[in-house]
Amino acid sequence: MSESMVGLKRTHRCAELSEANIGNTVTIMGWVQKQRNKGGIIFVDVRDRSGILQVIFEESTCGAANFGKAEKLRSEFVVAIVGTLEARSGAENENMTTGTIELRAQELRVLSEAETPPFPIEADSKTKEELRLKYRYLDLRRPDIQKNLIARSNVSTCVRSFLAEEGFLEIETPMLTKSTPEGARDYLVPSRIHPGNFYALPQSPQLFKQLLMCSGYDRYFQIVKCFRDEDLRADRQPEFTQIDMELSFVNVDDVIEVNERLLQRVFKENLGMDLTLPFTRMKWIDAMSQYGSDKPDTRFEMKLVDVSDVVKDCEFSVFTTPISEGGSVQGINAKGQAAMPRKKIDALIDFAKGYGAKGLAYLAIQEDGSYKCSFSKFMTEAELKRLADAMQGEAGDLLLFAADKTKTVWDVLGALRLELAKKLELLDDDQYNFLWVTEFPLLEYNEEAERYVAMHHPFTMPMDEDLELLDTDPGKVRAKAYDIVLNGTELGGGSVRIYQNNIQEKMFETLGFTKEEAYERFGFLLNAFKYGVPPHAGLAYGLDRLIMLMMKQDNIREVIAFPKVKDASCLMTDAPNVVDEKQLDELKISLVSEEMEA
RNA sequence: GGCCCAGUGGCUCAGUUGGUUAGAGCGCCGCCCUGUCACGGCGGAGGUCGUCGGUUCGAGUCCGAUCUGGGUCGCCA
Repeated sequence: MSESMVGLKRTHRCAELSEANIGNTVTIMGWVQKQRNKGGIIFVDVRDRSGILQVIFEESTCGAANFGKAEKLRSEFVVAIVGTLEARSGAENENMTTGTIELRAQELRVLSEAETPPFPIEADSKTKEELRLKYRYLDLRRPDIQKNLIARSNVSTCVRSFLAEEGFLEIETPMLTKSTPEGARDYLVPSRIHPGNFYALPQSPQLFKQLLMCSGYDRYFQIVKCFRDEDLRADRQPEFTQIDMELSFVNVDDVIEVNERLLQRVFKENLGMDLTLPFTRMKWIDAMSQYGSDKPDTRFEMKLVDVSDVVKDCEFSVFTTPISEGGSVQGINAKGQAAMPRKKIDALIDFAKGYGAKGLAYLAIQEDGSYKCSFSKFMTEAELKRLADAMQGEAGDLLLFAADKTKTVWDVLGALRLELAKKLELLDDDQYNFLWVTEFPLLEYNEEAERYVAMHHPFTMPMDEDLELLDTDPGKVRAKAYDIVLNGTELGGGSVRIYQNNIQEKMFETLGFTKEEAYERFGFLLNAFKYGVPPHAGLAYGLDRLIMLMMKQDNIREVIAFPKVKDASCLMTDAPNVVDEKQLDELKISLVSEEMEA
């Protein structure tokens, strides 16, 4: 049965009512959370996005017909209720915000009935995610998801108003654009009018925002969907949202300054938190050598220590061989973990192998000061002591070492450090450690392509003092690039862009592009630069990640209304899916059967 | 593509070294109840143990494959 709402108008959301409204006649509309029938009196909890309000039905005040309808209410029925707001005459419920009031119903309309949902609609759901995502429209009714999406909306509004105050213009850029094979894999969209040709969905509005700078819109921003056809992770979806910005006539410090104030405003208005400015800045090389990561979690120490010098003359070839080949031996000190059982250490070694380590060496300093050590037969007691001292090892500490190419050592110990912090519960959930990582390498040698590739993108400005290294030692050139890191997560990144043609050409040359290839791909940008281009720089945040961290979630699906699962499909809509033969014909696309492929 | 974890009524889980008719809580259905809010009382329905194959007298349990979901490495300028 489905009744009309004609003649009724909602006056309040459920939890917007308070003791101030006592005595008012109000109309609420929402979902039945729970019906408790005591016989002559029926309590109904009604839920909407604001929260829950208890409604009370007694035949003497609502009449026999309404009482009869109330008896038949089940969870998730949609109802409209007119009644008088009262102070509770029975027990109050201190666990709910509306626990001191209740609505005495006079009229009830059942706007729609509901089947029993496949899982309970309640906070702190323990339901498997697979089921939640299949019935996402039900999952989204749950208060904790609603809280996340409401926070997301509030943060977006806050960002918009801050940036507007700072003179930024919100300008939209195309979703159907041109594929740029550098970088992530593009999602392609076939063109009907140009058979055989494809648009690409943007990985980011990078080139368009630079063009907007050329066009004089000297401060731009956009909260914008971006697309990357790569494998998913807890913090990676194929479509995600960026807070994207670009500024003209600025340097690194200008970008950082306005963004620190943006984050300060967002955290103050949405979490009531005061962030202290300025944030710490750390050079890339320091982040890597101290934390083994370009996005260090600075909520705990356990820094990497390079002990190559200490062990280079010992008899342990596991240590000395990598050193002689240009690598290093480094360690971390797990304070107070000397008693860690062998089984757990072995698990750590397996973990390290997953990051490319051949193994891990360990040295436990027992409470009596003696050593339990995986390589003690290769070293003298004095050498071990020197090593322990270099690690600032004290009785009770567990020292873990990796020896390899320095890049591998960083990867292994950087990951191990985080793993230990999780296992040892060193991470404070309430602490928000912002960090700028600066002076990234401009280029990275790609073994597969046998050439240098841009670490950020090909329009990133080299640091002035490193410019001449572009010819002699490209791997050493540092970029005017910066990442904003929060608790070990890369929240965003950006750079000062190249605006001089000669540097841009040099950059393409270093990347192995001919001039023709460069123009083929990015000609519209290079041409635009011929007509007067301002120095400019920008930054983009992952909005999903920002909200995830603010709401203390451990994956971004919890802050996205309709996310995709690990294989990039949608469990609710079943996308992607096959299309009609007719649609393919129009696009002049034919599919290769698997037999033909083989 | 690799590695790891999970899959048992609608939901969340238990299920011993392989051994009778696979259990619990919640939910659901029926009846009762005028102050409940994790409402309560009485009664009831509901499961080919993800799927396929194998070992065995006998498989939820052991083995192999596979599917689904999650985490991660590669990948993500």
